[in-house]
Amino acid sequence: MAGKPTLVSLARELGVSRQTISNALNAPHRVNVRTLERVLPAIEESGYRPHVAGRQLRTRRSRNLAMRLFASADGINGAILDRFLHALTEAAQRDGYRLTLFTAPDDEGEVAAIDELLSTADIDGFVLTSTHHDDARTAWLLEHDVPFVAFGRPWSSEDPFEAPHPWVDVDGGSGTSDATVHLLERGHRRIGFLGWPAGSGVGDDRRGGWQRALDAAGVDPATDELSLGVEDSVAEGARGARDLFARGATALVCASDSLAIGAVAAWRQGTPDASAEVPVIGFDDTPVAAALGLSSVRQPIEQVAEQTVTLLLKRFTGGAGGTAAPEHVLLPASLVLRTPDPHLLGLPPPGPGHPRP
Amino acid sequence: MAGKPTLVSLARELGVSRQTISNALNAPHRVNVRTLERVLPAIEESGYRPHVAGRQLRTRRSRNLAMRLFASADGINGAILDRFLHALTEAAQRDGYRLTLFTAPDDEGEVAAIDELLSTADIDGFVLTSTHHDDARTAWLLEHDVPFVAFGRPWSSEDPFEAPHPWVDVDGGSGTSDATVHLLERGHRRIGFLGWPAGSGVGDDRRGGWQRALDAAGVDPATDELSLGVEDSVAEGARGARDLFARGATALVCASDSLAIGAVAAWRQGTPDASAEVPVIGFDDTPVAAALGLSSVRQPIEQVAEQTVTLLLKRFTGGAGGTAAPEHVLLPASLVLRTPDPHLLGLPPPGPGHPRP
DNA sequence: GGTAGCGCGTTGAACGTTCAAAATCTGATT
DNA sequence: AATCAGATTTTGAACGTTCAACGCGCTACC
Repeated sequence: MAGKPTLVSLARELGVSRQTISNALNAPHRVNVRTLERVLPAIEESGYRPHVAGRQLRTRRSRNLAMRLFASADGINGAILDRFLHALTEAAQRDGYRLTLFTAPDDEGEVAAIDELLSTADIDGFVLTSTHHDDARTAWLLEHDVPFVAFGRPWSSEDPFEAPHPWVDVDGGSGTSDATVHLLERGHRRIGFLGWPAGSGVGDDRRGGWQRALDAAGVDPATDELSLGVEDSVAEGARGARDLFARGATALVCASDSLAIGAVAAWRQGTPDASAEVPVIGFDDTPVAAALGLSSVRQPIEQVAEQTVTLLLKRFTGGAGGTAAPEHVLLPASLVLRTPDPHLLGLPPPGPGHPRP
Repeated sequence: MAGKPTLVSLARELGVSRQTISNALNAPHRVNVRTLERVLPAIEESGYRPHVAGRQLRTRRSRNLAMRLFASADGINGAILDRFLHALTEAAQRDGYRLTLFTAPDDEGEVAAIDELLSTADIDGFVLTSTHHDDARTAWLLEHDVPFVAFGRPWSSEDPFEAPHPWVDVDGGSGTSDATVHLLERGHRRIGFLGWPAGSGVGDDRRGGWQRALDAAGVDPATDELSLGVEDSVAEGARGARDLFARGATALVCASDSLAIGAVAAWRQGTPDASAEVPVIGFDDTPVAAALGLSSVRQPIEQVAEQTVTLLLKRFTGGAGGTAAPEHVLLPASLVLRTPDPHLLGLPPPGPGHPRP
């Protein structure tokens, strides 16, 4: 009675052996239906839960996934990783897995932390985020035969669909392309792209979508003139946007909501009509964008998380121990259109001012 | 050679018993100095790491903490919990603990999840967040004798420092008080408070700080007139702020950055002077506030996390198993002053507009 | 009627660690 | 030289689970 029930204590109470209890739960087909009917309700009623440490010791499986928690650099765009974290926790939980967090100052530290976790805490698999060009982490994980799935393509020169490891990613280019098409339909012809300096896989991908849409529409892209790469911040976004508007852009597709917020401010500076449509589209559909009424490209993070877990679990149960070719999933982004509240980020009507101290 | 070293394999290799290796690592004083000198470097070199499942099975300790991951409702203010999560992971890691996440739809679900975690995965302790009035979770945890620390006071009528469980919290009232004093020093006399409907512990606490500062300065608070409680969103903040300004407020202290952002927009509507100081102060110093140049009250989240872990660990190692009185830590908030970039959330100079499509 | 096979259930062993008790060694004291 | 205390090391057992092997009873087949 006292203490939690174990296989042995339960077995004694029910007059069967521990293995029968274990089988009733894990391999019911091996147990006679009549015993099953007698034993299962009793187990249920006892509130028995297998102790993970015992199971882990024997099976070498922990039902534990791990992921590095990044410091959200900007905080605005960092929100996307927080959404991912939440969705991943839920997806893992649905499949009976838990998510353990760890931090690391850099990629090297992350590899060290993974190494440590592997040798102490049987973690079954890892989730990699923020993959980038020449990512040393994937190389290490592959070499050490560690099950993992990356959120993010390998941004190398080779075809990502030929990559030796599984990944899930969002087709950002399709998102910026949709955004561009939307602006074209609104009558814009000189649509600029406000992004980051060339070289970041994610940024180049988003820029590519914008360019493809312009090409497809037969509009002269004036690519070099109407595209700009700046640091990812609101202030830089405002500065960059002013520049692009000065070059004749009438609308902007941005690589992030941070940049877009800056761009909106810059645009409002030059367009005193409060009711005018705001021709700026951001990326990631962050809470700030929603709060300010900014249109933005949304990543299907919940699906990304779901797929990530699915691929990871396949990795564990995969037939001949991972001989199956790694799978790669590219999900489409979607455009979220909003009409900004004219009183936010907005213009003052020429009414009376407020009292001053 | 093949496979990871275990106590037994190491012992065989070094010609000592497993227990000696174990002692060398966990209780060096029990081992002869000469053996220690011989054995320790060899252990180090072997890369041996104790296997947590084995240890956990024997010691009933997992060195694992767990916390519920909330869906960040607003997303702007949710950022505070994400900061906490990060800091907590780091603090736990420093002390050799890991953090496991779980989700739950509500408090009842959280208790169920904790119950489940307790019976399967020896979790050593839990961290509770977002405590509120009449929190059923603390009652359950206390009753079941589960080690936990709350981030947040128990918002009941009794003296929180007499609470039967340990907690860490930030003195939000001191923050809004500082903010109010700052505005008083800038010459304001009619300072309003824009918060949430009465009844939320956190909100009432922040409102209390504002009121105390006004009382102390001998300024007629006109409490009812200049204080307003609305839903926590940017739009509601703008609406509420317009209301307060109309009642003669010249400055606002807000219970959140969401509200403050709305308030800034409302204020700009009525004050066409772009260079004027913005008499609005937010709460939580979220990334958005930083990006927009909004002054805000900052919670020392890193210290909160540090203290939370410290109290939790004390709970485990506490002399006679937790007979010591629970500890309560209240940390001061600090005021972060900023000058907003006049081009963000800003006014358009009456210059030429931008080209239109 | 022997035996092969199958269904079902049990037992022994092992995963890697630490606690508790027993065994051995060292040096000093009688 | 025998004894004892204390320091150091080793051994047995246990934590809770699952794998592998084994045992038993029954049926079917030749």
